[in-house]
Formats: sequence, C-alpha cells, structure tokens
Amino acid sequence: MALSTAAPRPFIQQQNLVEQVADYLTQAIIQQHFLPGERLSEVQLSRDLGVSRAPVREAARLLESRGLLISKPRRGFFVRALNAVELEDVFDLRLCLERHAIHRLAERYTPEAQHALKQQVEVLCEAAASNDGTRRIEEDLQFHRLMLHYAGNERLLRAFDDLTHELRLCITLITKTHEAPDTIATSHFKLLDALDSGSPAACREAIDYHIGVARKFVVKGVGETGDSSDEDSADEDILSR
Amino acid sequence: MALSTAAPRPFIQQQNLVEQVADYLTQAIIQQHFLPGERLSEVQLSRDLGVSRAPVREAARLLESRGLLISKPRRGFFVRALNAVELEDVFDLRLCLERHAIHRLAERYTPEAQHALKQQVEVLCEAAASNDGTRRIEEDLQFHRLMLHYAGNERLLRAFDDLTHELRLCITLITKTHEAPDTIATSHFKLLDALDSGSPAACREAIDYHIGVARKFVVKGVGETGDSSDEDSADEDILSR
DNA sequence: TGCGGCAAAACTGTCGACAGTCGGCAATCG
DNA sequence: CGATTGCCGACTGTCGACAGTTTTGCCGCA
Repeated sequence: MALSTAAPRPFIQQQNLVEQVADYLTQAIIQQHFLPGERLSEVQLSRDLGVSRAPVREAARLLESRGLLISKPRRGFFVRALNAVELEDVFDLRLCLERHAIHRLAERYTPEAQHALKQQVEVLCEAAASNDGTRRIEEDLQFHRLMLHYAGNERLLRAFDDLTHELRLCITLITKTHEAPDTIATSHFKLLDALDSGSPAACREAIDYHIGVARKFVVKGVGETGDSSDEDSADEDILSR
Repeated sequence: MALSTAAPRPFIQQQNLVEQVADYLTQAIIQQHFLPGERLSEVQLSRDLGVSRAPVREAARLLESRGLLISKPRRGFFVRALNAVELEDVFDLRLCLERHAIHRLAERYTPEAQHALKQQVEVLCEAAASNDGTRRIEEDLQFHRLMLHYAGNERLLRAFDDLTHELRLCITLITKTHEAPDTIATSHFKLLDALDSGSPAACREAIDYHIGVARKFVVKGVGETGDSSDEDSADEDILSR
C-alpha cells in the first residue's frame, strides 16, 4: 500500500471506444445536454460520434448499470430521472455507507489518511470559494471518496462510487442549492475533528449531520422538478428473484 | 405493494437474447461449469449457444457490472475469483447494509412484513432439512432480500442484490461449509424475535451475530482455495477518479 | 374540426465480416 | 544451452446490413 500517486496509465492513450463513448455520454448527461427522461437514439449517437452502433450500445449498457440510463425493451435507452423518493433512498443509502466507513476509518486512522483528508479539505475550501459549482461538488465528493478509500474496504468504495454516479444525475440541481462556502468548510472540519477524537459517537454524529444537511439541500432542490416522467410502472419487478 | 410472491417472469419465453445468455452464464458460473479465473471465449460461447457475438458481449458486460466477470482489454472476459480479502469486504458491506435495513424495518414493521418473513422462515426451514445445498442458500438469501425489501428503500435493495450476485460466485464453497439445519432456523428466529421486540439494540445484536456466523463459515471455506489467481495488480486503479 | 386507421419512416435486436492486436511457438543468435 | 526475435493463429474491437417492431405522420371520414 505504497503512496502510488502517479498514474501509471498514460503511456499511450489508447482507450476503448466504449469508454470514450461512455465518458462522453456521462458528461453530456450530467451537464444536462440530454434532459432527464429523454430518449437516446443509438443511430443518431453513432452518427454524431462517428462510430458504429456497437460501442454506443455497450457504453449505454455500462451507464445503465451505473444508474444513469434506463433501457426499455424495443424502445431504447432513456436518461434516468430521479424522483424525490428515489433521491431520498440514495441519501439514505449514502448515510448507511458513510456511517460504516467513518467507523472503520476511525479504527484505522493512519497519519497518511489524516494528511490526505486534510489536504483534500484545503482543496475543497479553495474550490468552495470559486464560482464553479460543479467543481465544488466534485471536490466534495472526492473528500468523501477518500474517506471511503481509507476505510479499507474496496467493495464499500465501489458501492459508494455507484451511488455518486446517480448523485451526479442531478448535479446541476445540486449546484443551485448547494451550501454556502463557509458552511462546507466547517462541516468538513467537523468530520476531521471527529476522526481525530476517535470517538465512534462523535463520528456518527458528524456524519449524520453532514449527510443530513446535504440531503436537505438536494431534496429541496428537486421538489417536483425531476419527477420520474410518465412512469406507468406501479410496482413491477419487485421481489422477482 | 401487493404480496407478489410468485415469480412474474415466465409468462412468455421471448425475453431478450441478452438476458437469456446472461442467465445461462450466471448459472454456469455459480455451478462452476466455468472455473474461477477461467477465460470465456466469445466465439466459442456464440457457437455453443447458437447466437451471434453481440448478445454474448452485452451479456458479459452485464455480468461484469454484477461482479461475476472481469474484462481485460483485448484479452476478453474472465470468471471473477474472489480472494479472502475481497470476501471479507463483501461480508463487511453486507453487515453494513443489513444493519441499516433491520433498523429501518424495525421502525416500520407492518403485519404484512411480519407475515411474509415468518412464512419465508418456514420455507427456509423446509429447505434446510433437504439435501439441496444451493436451495438452502437461495432461500436464506431470499429471507434477507425480503428484509431489505420491507425496509422500504429500493436503492438499498439494489445494493444488496448486487452483493448477493458476488456471493453466489462462491456458492458451491458455501454449500460445503454451511451451517447445520437447526442452527439456521434458530438464527433466523432470533432475527424475527428482535424485530418483534422493536428494540434497535436487539436488532443490531441479532443481525451482527447472524452475519458474523455466515461470514465465519464462508471465509473458512475459502481459505486459500479461491485465491485471485495470477493477479499482478498491486494497487492499480485506486483513487483514479 | 376532431378522430381513427393505415402506411411509411425510424429504430432496435441480431447477425456475419474484417482489421488490428495479443499470446504462443519456433527458429536464430550469442 | 539459454535468450531473443520473428511469425502464426486466435481472438477482440468495430463495422455495416437485415429483419421485425415501434413510432410518426398523413389521409379519409364522421
């Protein structure tokens, strides 16, 4: 577990078309170039991107597994639209994961982890002062990702990453109702303090407060806006194992 | 939210080729027809199943997102092999999810949920008496799935389902070291009692004990057997956001 | 003017094919 | 005899095409 900071990747920049298309689609979705509920035409995307339909389909499947798209048989792919309930569920799960992570982290709080988190808070504060709302949120998420990482459970981290993908679905909504810069800073400093104290109760309280504030801001922003479109599905595939 | 116990699937046999291939691959993997670490040839699968490579590729991507396969660029798909650490992580995350779920469930414990869970425990006891190890585990998982379902968070349920897919990866290992039939029964009755009591502490204690026992059995079964093959990956894609 | 039905267009699901790449094997050189 | 290099086979990544289905737009009719 050395401090592998440098990325060993960019020897040659030959990544799959699938990944490229997936990245493009992800960016397009979170920047709302494709609106929630909108249908994505495979052929049109193929034409626009200058590739065939196969990579587009596979990229779309990838994004479906990440919760950014939804496929309906014989109908194609649609941009996922989170309604208020689904968003509440997302934050509830996030609370579940982060509670667990911060407890684990408190048990194995190395100086390395402490340093990395403090540094990220500084970056976060810097970003918070800027006007780039997306960057603010990304740095915020990165701080939490670091927490999950140093919690020492790869699978837990993956579950968190899956969640953040869905969170990014309504990132533009979040930017509008995000906390004030100084609130962000103090809120994260509280997390650091709780970790320094090593008290499980303090950690839980800090993370509960933190997620609670974020949830309040986001859910407030959604309201009735991003409702799940024309879903006629009452409760379909529930319990089908 | 009616009690839809029966599987609503097999109405018409005409589901996507992708799903059919995915189901076939899933079954083949958990029945160890494909061994962990084994490479899957797309063309061979296409020939064997009588379909073209496109559905096979998409199904493989689906299973990759579920953690059953791993794709290496230009190399193809390989059956995922969980090592001891990864399995520990899986059980740690499962504990995290189920703790949260049982707390939520205790807060909204309806007679309907109570009835469904009791019924499932009966099915489970019946299965436990049989010799079908796979069925025992499936009914066990189904009980927990019901708990997650009645916890009232769809996203939480999805995270759990993702986990169980990975759990099924070593289902044959689990069957060999699974708990004794009567132990299974009492262990689940304890969960029901804790829920009936409505005490968060009791719920937490019951679920911790329950998962802990399961973890012990499974991890013991893995030991050095299912190690992650020739993974030269020290710590690659960590922290690459 | 509004509505229902029909035909055409567009789209998805699936297929076979081609090119670039990777791994293994053999021949060659030190 | 061991290591290196070039070649060959197999396979993946990508493409264009076809069939069946869904959607759309138009036309006739009330």
